[in-house]
Amino acid sequence: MPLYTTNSLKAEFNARGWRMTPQRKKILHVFQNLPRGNHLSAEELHDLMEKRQEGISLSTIYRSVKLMSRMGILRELELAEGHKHYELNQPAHHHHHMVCIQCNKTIEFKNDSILKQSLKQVEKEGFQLIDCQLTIMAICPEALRMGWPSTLPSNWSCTRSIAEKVEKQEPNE
Amino acid sequence: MPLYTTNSLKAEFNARGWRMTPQRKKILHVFQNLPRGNHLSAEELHDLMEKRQEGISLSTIYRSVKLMSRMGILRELELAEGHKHYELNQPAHHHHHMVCIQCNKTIEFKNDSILKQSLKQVEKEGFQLIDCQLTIMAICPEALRMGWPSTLPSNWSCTRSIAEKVEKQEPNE
DNA sequence: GGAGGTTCTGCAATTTATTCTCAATTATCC
DNA sequence: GGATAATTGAGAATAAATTGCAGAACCTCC
Repeated sequence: MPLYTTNSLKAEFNARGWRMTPQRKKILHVFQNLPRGNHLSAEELHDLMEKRQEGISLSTIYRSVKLMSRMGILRELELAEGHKHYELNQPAHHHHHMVCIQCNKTIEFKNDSILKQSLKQVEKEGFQLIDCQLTIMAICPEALRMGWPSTLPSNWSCTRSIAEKVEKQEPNE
Repeated sequence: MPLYTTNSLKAEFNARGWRMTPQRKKILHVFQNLPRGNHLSAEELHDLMEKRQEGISLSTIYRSVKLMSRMGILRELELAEGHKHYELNQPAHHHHHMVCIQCNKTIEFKNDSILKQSLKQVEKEGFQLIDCQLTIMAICPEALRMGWPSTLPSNWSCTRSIAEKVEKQEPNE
């Protein structure tokens, strides 16, 4: 039995005093049929609806994705594009993202230990987990080949980056 | 020897064809003297400079923090405030964030295994690590007590959240 | 240590993303 | 089916971030 039937979601909306509207149904439907690994911005979702002659106002889209994110139905992703993207929050396909800060290329990856660590942390503080996202900012091989950082010795980024974790360093001159 | 001396940073700028200017020095100085656990938005940084009679234009601030983030000197944080915050990227004090999506309360925590997992992933794909951030979206105990989610059975969020990872679930009706 | 060339800054205007306002509409509960 | 409260759409408003440009500042190289 799928986790996201329209009926079970309607029940969740109603239980909190919210309503299942045609607009919300359509938005959910789009995400449910989105190929794995895709995610949409509010703007992209809006354009998609327009094309299907199922126009939904941009404000409604913004309101809906925000609400569904807070409910845990969608995940709100902050990748490198400068605006938010959304995807279904599917426990069975929970994943994280690695982004090239040079070209914005994004790679999804799974890693169950991240969720385990998050659960541990959440429990420790008495919180209730909604979602957890590991975002890796990095430089992709292509960008490296294209000369990132162009005029620097090849080990530059290593010296700077957190990859070389050095203890006992204090921030002063 | 501290990681972030003005001289070593100047060398890093210059090596890439960038320049160490008084403005950038001042900005770095602010971050170097920021108490642990604090982070600033571009706007806050701007106000701070104004107060010290060291006015730096907002555009320069935006340009500088972006550049330094891409260099790996600063970390760009997307927490719950709706705008970006910045802090020094200090390997020795690398940490992650747990945010209450109800009240925006933020808790920092350390967890070395996150960095290890990130390094593993980065290596696998031939990327070069700049930074990695685990962001946990959760509901804090206070918000839970205040009745989140108000009209729902107390186990609601558990059914929905990724905490209960269920295999073999497909997104369809 | 100065010239030359390039980067950087500040200002103002602009873009982009998102939220708000409010009247009209509509889902839900009884 | 009707009352009630949530939701929608349209556009205005806000907030964050970016850009273009002219003048100033910095680095390199001799």
